[in-house]
Amino acid sequence: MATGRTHRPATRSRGIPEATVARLPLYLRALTALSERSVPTVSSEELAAAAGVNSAKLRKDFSYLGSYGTRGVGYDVEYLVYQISRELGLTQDWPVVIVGIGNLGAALANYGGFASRGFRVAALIDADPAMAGKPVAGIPVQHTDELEKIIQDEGVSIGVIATPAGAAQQVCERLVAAGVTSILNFAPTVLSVPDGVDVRKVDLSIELQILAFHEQRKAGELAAGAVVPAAASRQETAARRGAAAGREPAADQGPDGDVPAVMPT
Amino acid sequence: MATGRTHRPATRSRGIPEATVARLPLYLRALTALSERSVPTVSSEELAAAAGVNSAKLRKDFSYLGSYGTRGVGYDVEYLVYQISRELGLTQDWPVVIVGIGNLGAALANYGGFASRGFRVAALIDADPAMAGKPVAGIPVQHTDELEKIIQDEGVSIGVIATPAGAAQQVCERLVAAGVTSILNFAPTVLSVPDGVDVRKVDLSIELQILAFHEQRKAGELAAGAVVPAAASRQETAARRGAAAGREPAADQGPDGDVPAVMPT
DNA sequence: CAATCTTTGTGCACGCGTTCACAAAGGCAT
DNA sequence: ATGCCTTTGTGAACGCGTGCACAAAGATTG
Repeated sequence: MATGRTHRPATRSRGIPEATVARLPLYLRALTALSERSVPTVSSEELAAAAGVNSAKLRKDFSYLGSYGTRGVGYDVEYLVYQISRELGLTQDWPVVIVGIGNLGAALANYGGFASRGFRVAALIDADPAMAGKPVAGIPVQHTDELEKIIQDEGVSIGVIATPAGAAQQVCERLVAAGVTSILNFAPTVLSVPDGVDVRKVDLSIELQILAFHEQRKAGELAAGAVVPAAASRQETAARRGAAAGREPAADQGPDGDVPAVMPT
Repeated sequence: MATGRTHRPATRSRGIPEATVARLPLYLRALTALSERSVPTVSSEELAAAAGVNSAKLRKDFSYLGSYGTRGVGYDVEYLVYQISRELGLTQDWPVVIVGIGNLGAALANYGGFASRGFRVAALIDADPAMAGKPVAGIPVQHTDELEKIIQDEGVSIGVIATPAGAAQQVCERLVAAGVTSILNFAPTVLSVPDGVDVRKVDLSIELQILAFHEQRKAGELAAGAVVPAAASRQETAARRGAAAGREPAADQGPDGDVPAVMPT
């Protein structure tokens, strides 16, 4: 996954481990797909395969919610969909505001995965006066001045920050002051928030950097002639690029002779 | 972070724990900011605060890379930027293709955080013939038919999937067959890939669902009259919505009387 | 040069998460 | 009704990640 992780450990609630909570949406998605195909029941083995996890893990996860399965048969799909939705709080309506309607903000506003899971885009907010009134995804963009009023009128408790990094902390503070207690942050910054406010972070470039690390490792192993499990068809190309990227600091310079990556965040 | 996690455990390489690798980009960002302000050295305490982590954790993370600090002084910012960039493989050029140029794909193409960290958008690919030739972020979109050729010509090993869920697996298979060994998946599906291929997942709606879970828990605790650390100013609104969302299954129905969230993925 | 002060690097313990393996439980066939 | 077969639910062991606390190391000051 991408994605960042919580800032605070987020103490486990009612004994449901954080790791399990993070997997519930995965199960829910797989179950929903089964539900649409009118599959009545599913075994832990099948569902685990569909969700991409270990079946023992899945059973243990479900055991935290209660005993919703039938031995010898499996789980009732519809019932499980409901129980998980309920546990995640998706049976209620969650008004959400998106702040920062650039490319990413617009993409989020258009993203279908929100509305279908109980999330309602209550407002789109941007600091650019030129954006005000312009409809995005059928919703008129409102100016930042209205932020506090919107939050309070709509009873918004979840905010999405898709602004540039420089504006994120300030927006965050205004959201929190107005009553938001959960924030999904797409800006590449560490947000500091008071206790009681949850922040989750999604960072697009971090994920790529992690991939690059593993990719480099693969290339290094190939160049070193180490055994590699599969991906044999790829060897030439990977080796071509990574051959010079040896482990030891033979030279003090990078393989391309370039300078360290420096960016304006 | 949000975010999804790796599909495979991704065996630790050269003894650097996966958790540490995931934090290196955070440190790198904080260090880059310091570098721009021409700060020569930084202590583990300061840097940890800037990156939003524990200072002991940070020191332990750095210890996996080697002894790059000076006791009594701290770490040399420039040197550390270089070492981390190098470790992450950011000192080399990574051509990347983005498949699926919808709202999200366009946002990714425009995202500045890529180019600045050694990632180069080698091509934008979309299945819609009407998109072909249309420039997005200054790069002309190419048709899916060209996929294999592009991958091979450019030596691309990292692919980004931003297609609808239904197309993701097929695109994935074509990418892998053409030589891609690392995939960043934004489509809400579990991708199945052969050994040797890394997949990281970013799922926007999963993060929101996790926030909703905690939000519901907070609301439940407030309604139950439990002590709550801070966020006192918010109590009324949160309680208003969450009051009926008690822990015990008083009614078999959700607080809003609505049906379980069912969506088309 | 010696004493002091700051900060790193890490040994150690603890807790969480994962996985194995199996007993209990229920359906189903005979 | 009885026995078999399937699948759940979970006890227990293991490994990873985290955080504490401190010794070692180097700078700095007198």
